[in-house]
Amino acid sequence: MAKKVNDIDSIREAELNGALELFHFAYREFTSGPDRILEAKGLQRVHHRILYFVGRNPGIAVSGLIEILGVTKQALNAPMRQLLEMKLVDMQTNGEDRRVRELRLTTQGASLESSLSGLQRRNMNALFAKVGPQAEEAWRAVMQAVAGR
Amino acid sequence: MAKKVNDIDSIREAELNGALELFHFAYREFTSGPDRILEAKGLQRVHHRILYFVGRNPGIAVSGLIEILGVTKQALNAPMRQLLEMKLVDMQTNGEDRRVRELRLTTQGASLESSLSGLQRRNMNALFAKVGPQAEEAWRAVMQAVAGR
DNA sequence: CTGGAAAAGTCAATAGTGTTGACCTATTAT
DNA sequence: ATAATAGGTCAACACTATTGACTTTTCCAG
Repeated sequence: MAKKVNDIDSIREAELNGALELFHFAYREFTSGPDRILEAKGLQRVHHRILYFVGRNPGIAVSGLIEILGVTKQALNAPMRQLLEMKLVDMQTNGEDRRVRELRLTTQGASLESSLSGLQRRNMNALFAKVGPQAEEAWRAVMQAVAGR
Repeated sequence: MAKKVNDIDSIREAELNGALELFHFAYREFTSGPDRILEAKGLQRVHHRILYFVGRNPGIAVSGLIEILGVTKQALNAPMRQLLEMKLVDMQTNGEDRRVRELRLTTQGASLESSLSGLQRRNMNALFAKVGPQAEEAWRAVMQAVAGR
């Protein structure tokens, strides 16, 4: 029998299993740093995600944030209330359409966000420096392909 | 002021933010395929992780599995019971030390595992083929560095 | 042979994250 | 006026995981 082009032999299968495991363990490690900082503040990973996307998209509407996060408004409700109460996120009524609420990080919120994501950025920056710019570019290409956007 | 070697300017910061988002969205996409298959069988992501690691480590003890998964035995208990009841995993007392239970996939379990991880392997194999072997190697190097093992 | 440690199993309480469904107000657009 | 949109909230439920407490079985060292 001729070997098919898309055939995955047992050697290749083992290599691919290695890739699956890398995804699993790398992601776990990637999120562990911020998790520890958050814990000390009585916050969780959701809060980091909210802070991150509000920080990158100042003035974003609640509905926009829900879309990016891929969750329901009910799931966003509780953690968002905490962030508002802790004055880490600011909510203001939009001038043009008073139904819409614009979200922004407060100075404190930006500071916390920076300490959370900054840790991840420094980690990634350091290891990108080790592997070199070509490897960084290749990594991005693969991740982009996986994310499929 | 001279620019520090490890200084992250705003351009670099934006690039690194892109990397953080790639991690987030790629991981989400990566897990979504198996999640859909599992849902149809009334199983969840935990079950996939168990099936995967038992499949890669036939004869592994319960304590070994707990260690790899990084969870407590209580967290493992319920999903494992389901898998045993559904005859997807087989549990046998070790001959040398009768305290230890050895875990193995049944034929059915191996088949389900293969349809779950197989989907991920085929996806990864296809996109590795697109980006080429050098990019694949670079991706592995970065993920290895992130996982830090 | 006895007592401690190891492997496994189970129950209960709690927490975090998320869902669907149902309802509500305020505001905008037709 | 009415329907649609944006947002908020409550309740019920599900999944994943934790800590703590306790049990059984088995092994090993003194």
